[in-house]
Amino acid sequence: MAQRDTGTEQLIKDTAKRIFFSEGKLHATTQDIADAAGVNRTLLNYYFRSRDILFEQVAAEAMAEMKAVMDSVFSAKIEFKDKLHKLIAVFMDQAMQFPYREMYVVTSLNRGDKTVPEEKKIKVKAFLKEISEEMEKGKIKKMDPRQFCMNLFALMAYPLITSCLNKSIYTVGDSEYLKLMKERKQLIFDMIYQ
Amino acid sequence: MAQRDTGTEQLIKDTAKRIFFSEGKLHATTQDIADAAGVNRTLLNYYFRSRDILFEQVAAEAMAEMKAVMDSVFSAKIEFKDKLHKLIAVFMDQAMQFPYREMYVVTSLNRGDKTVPEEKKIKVKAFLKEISEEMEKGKIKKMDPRQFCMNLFALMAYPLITSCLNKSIYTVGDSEYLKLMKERKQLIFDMIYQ
DNA sequence: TTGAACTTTAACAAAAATGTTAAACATAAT
DNA sequence: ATTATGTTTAACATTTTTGTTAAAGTTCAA
Repeated sequence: MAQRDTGTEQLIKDTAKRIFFSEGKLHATTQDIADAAGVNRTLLNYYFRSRDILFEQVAAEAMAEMKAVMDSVFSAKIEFKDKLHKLIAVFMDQAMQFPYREMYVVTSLNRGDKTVPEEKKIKVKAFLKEISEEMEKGKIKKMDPRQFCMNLFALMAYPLITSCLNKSIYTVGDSEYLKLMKERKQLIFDMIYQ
Repeated sequence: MAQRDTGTEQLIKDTAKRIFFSEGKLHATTQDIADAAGVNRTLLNYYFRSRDILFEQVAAEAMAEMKAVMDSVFSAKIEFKDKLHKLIAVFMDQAMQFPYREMYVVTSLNRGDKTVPEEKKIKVKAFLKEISEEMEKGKIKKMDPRQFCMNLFALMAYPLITSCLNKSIYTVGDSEYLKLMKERKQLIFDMIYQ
């Protein structure tokens, strides 16, 4: 029998995703999510049986999305410089939408109820190798490639995680902050390349 | 009447501080804290009346400590270069001990139940001015001083927040990671100065 | 050694969050 | 018009966490 699909199930997932990974409220209650989605709390149990299942489902989709996005960069057969440009553009766009998605990974690891897939470690190793080669060519200042990688991701992710704090201490509004973040893309590239 | 002070009240606070700000478990239960401290949960209520009061007390002390540490840097009458060195040394030592303390500030701001004190904003403004002057002198690559500031704190804080993730994807152990973090102090300085 | 402060245990109350069930209503497809 | 699906409401059960109380044991200082 054809299910009706009024989009409500997706609405709930999207809302949860926003609350968890855009607003950083990883401990929002089912009521919080229901309210934000404008539906009755019972519906969450109707569609997902439990909060845990909803959470896991949303998290899994978010991880899959991140993986897809990063794979599109890492597996691209383009020269390193362009790869770096693409990585910064893509990662920061993602981080602007879901700044706290990485933090979820971190807290999951901290609690010990997740591990990093081997596949990812392999891709990172390959990326580190590319970085080393670029250092040999003199395109990047020589250093431990892991340090380079940490620098890159720190520069991209941290200002977005702390946007609320930064807006306050630098007294800038939303639109100006957005402008600063867009400017950062080029700025980061210039900082770490050649 | 002379209180006996067996150090247990402090032990509870120190344990809570470790769980909250070193391990990043901001939502640890009173039972978690009591267990980690090796005392009966009732004692937490005996000393602090409620979880909230314990949390607030620990958070207030942590914030005061951070403020003291940062003030010792910002108000130092030394030339900018040395100030930067000192800032990196001091901030990173703190962040190595309590990597999630900043995250607590961020989540508090996100929930809207804290604000940044005006005093802090003033100090930041003064620091931004120092940065601008240093840029005029040609000691720092010219850019928006706020971007410089964000770069600096991102480079210091992020790898410590994500240490668990990094250890995993770069397959390094605790001691080697510690070494990497120590190396970062100089590396960060070299990256952003002159 | 007496007493006040410290600590544990146990039992319980209260609150918050989650999960379940049944009944009723709305709506679109057949 | 009927029916299956979607949705709400309400009431309730369960679980988790927090807070309270009383009693008993421990330890140190006066």
